[in-house]
Amino acid sequence: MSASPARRVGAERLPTTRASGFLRDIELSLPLQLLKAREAAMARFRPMLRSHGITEQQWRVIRVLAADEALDGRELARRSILLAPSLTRILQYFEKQNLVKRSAHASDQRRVMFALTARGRRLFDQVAPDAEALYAAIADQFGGQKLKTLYKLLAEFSTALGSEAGE
Amino acid sequence: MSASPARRVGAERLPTTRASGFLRDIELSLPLQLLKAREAAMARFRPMLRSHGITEQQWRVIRVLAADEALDGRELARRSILLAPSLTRILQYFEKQNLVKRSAHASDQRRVMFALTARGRRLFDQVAPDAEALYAAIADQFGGQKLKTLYKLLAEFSTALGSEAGE
DNA sequence: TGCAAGCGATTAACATGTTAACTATACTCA
DNA sequence: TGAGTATAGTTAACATGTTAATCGCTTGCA
Repeated sequence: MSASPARRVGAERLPTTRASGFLRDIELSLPLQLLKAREAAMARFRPMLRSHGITEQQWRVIRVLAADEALDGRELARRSILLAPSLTRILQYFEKQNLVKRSAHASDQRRVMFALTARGRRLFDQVAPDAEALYAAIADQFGGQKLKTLYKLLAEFSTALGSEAGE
Repeated sequence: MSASPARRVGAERLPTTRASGFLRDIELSLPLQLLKAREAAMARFRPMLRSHGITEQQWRVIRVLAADEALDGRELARRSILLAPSLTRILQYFEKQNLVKRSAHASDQRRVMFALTARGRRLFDQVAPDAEALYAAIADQFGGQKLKTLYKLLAEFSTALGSEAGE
């Protein structure tokens, strides 16, 4: 969508970096800070998920599917924050493992509906308690109130930048 | 601290999840929210970086190297938040492109020092203004003060979860 | 009606993420 | 001093991220 915000620069902010004295301090890169925070959290979840034999992205798909009867690929991708090609690969793998089954969409032959199998649901039930426990530990350690504030800011940020990824 | 909000699930929030009624609402996954926020930001940076012929990760490496004379791989990986194998591949590519040159560490033969070439520095100088402009636009749109608060919370979060990725 | 444009899902190609294994060097301490 | 251990960097193997292209189905509209 058009919108070309990349014009006004401000120029003289920091005298840092002998390199060019131009780019702000590396520590002030927002994407980088978001990545760091995410890594700090995922460092705890990944070993647990691995012990269950699934990846972070695969768990996202299972979680989303566990909350609904069936979803088409587009909605599934949106909720699990996965790009279509990644989702396609994961679902193909899940079908081989008999964790997910696909069916036809009622009125649109382009769409495919996906749902957990009984086996997929069992896997969710096994992983969920561990995920809950780790999440509770993080909330304890960081502080529930601060966590809430962080959530709120992140949601506002995603919404503010539009991109419709926020909803 | 304490305060463990992830214990009282409320149970009756959503009639959804016939699955187990156990895992909290999907929207309350912190890693997911951090990912969403990051995606919202990167959606703006990626096209710009692509127009310069580099990826997000490659830009991180260039940025870090532009701020110092030379760094060994370990420090470079830590600052750019990249795993060693990813860094190895990027640096090998950069050497072929004559953007980075390597040299021996003074006292430790295991380490390798990396630094930008003149060409690498020129690339940084070309990309930096565009990055600054996009960052300024985001700050404008979200609000400078809120952005500051978000930074602070993210830093605290990374530090609180230890993992030493925070420093 | 029919065709151009749009959309959902997939595939392709390459870059990065993730874990494990491996090599070479450095360190530790009996 | 020398075996055992730790560390920096690389390589391997597989999963995911990212963009572009493709294929079939749908929709809009002349």
